[in-house]
Amino acid sequence: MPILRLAIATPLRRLFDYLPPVDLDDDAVAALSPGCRVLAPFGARQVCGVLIAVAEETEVPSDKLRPALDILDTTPLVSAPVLALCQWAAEYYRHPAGEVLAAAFPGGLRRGKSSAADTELVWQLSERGRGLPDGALRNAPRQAELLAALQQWGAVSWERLKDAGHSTPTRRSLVQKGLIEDTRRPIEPGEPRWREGPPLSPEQAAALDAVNSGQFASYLLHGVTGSGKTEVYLKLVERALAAGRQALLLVPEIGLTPQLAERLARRFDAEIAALHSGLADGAREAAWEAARSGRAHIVIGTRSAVFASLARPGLIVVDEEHDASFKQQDGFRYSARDLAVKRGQLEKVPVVLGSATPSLETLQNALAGRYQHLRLSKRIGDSQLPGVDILDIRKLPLRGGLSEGLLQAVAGELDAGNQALLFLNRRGFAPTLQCHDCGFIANCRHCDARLTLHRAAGELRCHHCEWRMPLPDRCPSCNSRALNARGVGTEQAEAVLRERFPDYSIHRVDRDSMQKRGAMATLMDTVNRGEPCILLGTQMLTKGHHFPGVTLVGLLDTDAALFSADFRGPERMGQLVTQVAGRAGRAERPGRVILQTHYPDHPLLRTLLQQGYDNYAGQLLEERASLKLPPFGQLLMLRAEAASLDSAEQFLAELRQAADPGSAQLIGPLPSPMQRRGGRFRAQLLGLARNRSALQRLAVQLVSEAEASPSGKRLRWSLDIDPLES
DNA sequence: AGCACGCCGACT
DNA sequence: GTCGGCGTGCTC
Repeated sequence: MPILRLAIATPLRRLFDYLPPVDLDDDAVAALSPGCRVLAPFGARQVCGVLIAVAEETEVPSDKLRPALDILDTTPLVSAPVLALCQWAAEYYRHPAGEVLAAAFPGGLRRGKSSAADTELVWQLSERGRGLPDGALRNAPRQAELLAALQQWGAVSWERLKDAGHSTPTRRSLVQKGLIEDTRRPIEPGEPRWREGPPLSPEQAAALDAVNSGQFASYLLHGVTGSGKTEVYLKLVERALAAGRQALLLVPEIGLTPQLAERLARRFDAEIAALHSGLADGAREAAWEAARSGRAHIVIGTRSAVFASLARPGLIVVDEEHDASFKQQDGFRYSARDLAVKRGQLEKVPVVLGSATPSLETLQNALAGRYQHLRLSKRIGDSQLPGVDILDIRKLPLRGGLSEGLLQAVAGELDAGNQALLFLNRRGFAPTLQCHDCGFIANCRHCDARLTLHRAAGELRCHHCEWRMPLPDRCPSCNSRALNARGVGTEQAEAVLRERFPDYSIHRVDRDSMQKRGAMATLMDTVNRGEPCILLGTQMLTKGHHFPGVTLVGLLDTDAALFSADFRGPERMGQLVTQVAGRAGRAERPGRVILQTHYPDHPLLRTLLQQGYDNYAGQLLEERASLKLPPFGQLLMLRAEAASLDSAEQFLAELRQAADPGSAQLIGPLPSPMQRRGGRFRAQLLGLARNRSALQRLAVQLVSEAEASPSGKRLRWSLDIDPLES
């Protein structure tokens, strides 16, 4: 008896076996392909699972086996390579296969909705029409013509017949005689076209030549900002399209990086499907289906798009591969960048990872020869990569986080008709509210975090949970009125800049000011008109935007990054500073970067600024190697969240006891960096292994212990393989 | 995760 | 006497 093996969206880490639906005959069962959705009874409810395999045997006792109810798809909804990718990911991340598969579908299809297949209505000869003897329609020349057209063309859309001069009454008559009929068939992809791009620089041409289409290999396209990585992507896409294939491009956040989408649209006269979280269900399904059916030539999307099936894959690009948003931080904690590489291997297509500031993982892969290292070291045109001036702000008075020296530099640029970009990675007015009389500090009720003062909203807000409260006018502890804002956020810097530069426009760019949809696009339009102005913002400003008029970049306060507790702190700092600095002097105007710091002699800062990101990253790699940290060791994190820190730690201690780490090392349980968050206490257990297989062995043990543990059922726990935060 | 079953407090 | 609280256990 054949057995249907289904992945079902449940936290249970196993597949579920079913008998075939009772009304399905053996031939139909034999013809089933993995990747089809199957409706099945599951406990007291009906669920939609994905067929993983048709097996001959099962270990499930026969009294437990139930027949499935229905097969929902005739062709697999997930392509074979994507199905293989999902299974690989379920193993690698030790995550339930059903939930992994759920990430591979848009919501509606997950719940069993019929697939919104890309079909069109076409007309063709019926059986009777095909058997009609010549000259049978002598008395109806119009009908005879239509019939002849269909004989010649096969199945065609009504559009095409209308264009050829056939009329609806003629068609109706033929339908009435049963000579023609309509049917639905998949839409044929259109023929993509593209415009000629600018000539490539020798470096760009060399990078393009190095990429072998039609076979798997990974490439690091390592190019300084402004060196023309995007143009290389476009040429690669062009090549894929010319070969009749589709291109998949992954970007960190589509809303924040519209440039790539715009440039694709301008260059290619082709179907482009965009997949990101901002889409309504319908639009998302349509884009997903366009990718799967092959109608879309180019698919651009955020991390979940790594699971979009492609009918004719030809290229995978991961832009800004170092960006942390490729790692999902909750639930199924996958790295879309790493899965993109795995997918390239399964699909047998090249994978290009692009960045000006590659992650240490990717860089090491390139240095070790696992990825081919393609460098673009020269900026296109005459633009110069700016040098960075350190501005020692020790003992200097600051207003809104700005020193007089920086303010004067801004004034100079504005007067010269240029634009300035100021970076401050802290939104709100001030990160802390403190009482000058008693020292009271406003903390969140639910987290180990200070409340941020948002003056315009008249509120204190927690940036880690939903908690907010009206701004008190007296100290809750001693009733004094001497409440002071400590520290500086973008809102405060903005106020100071407005006062100092009343004649220039000042654009604040952070999550608070860019809430409205399209706000970023409007801003970009305004700024790119080129009038002198100040852009002041958080990380949002650093993600890939081009500001050709910006000639001065100021970094107000990056000192905190120098003292991060996380071993990835220095890496992130280097990427951030380099990316922000890269916003200056993109066009013909030379740029200038000023970095304010209290630690002008900090060795990390000196290395980064004097020797550049690549050498800096090289040094960080040496450190990681000596400590056996990633990418030279493999890391996992098991986190527990409970009503008390004690129970979270006890649970983890129990797991540690039970586990036999072998050559791997277990660290903890330790309280998480922010012990209490959203009212729950968090503790973690870290595992550090020499290689992937040792890490896998450890992960398997920890998960099976956690699942078997009775305390594991009373609290929330999660496993993160290759965590970014630790 | 859902959903059912199961055993103890406030209601028509 | 029932409606319903959420503890515990199961899902092929």
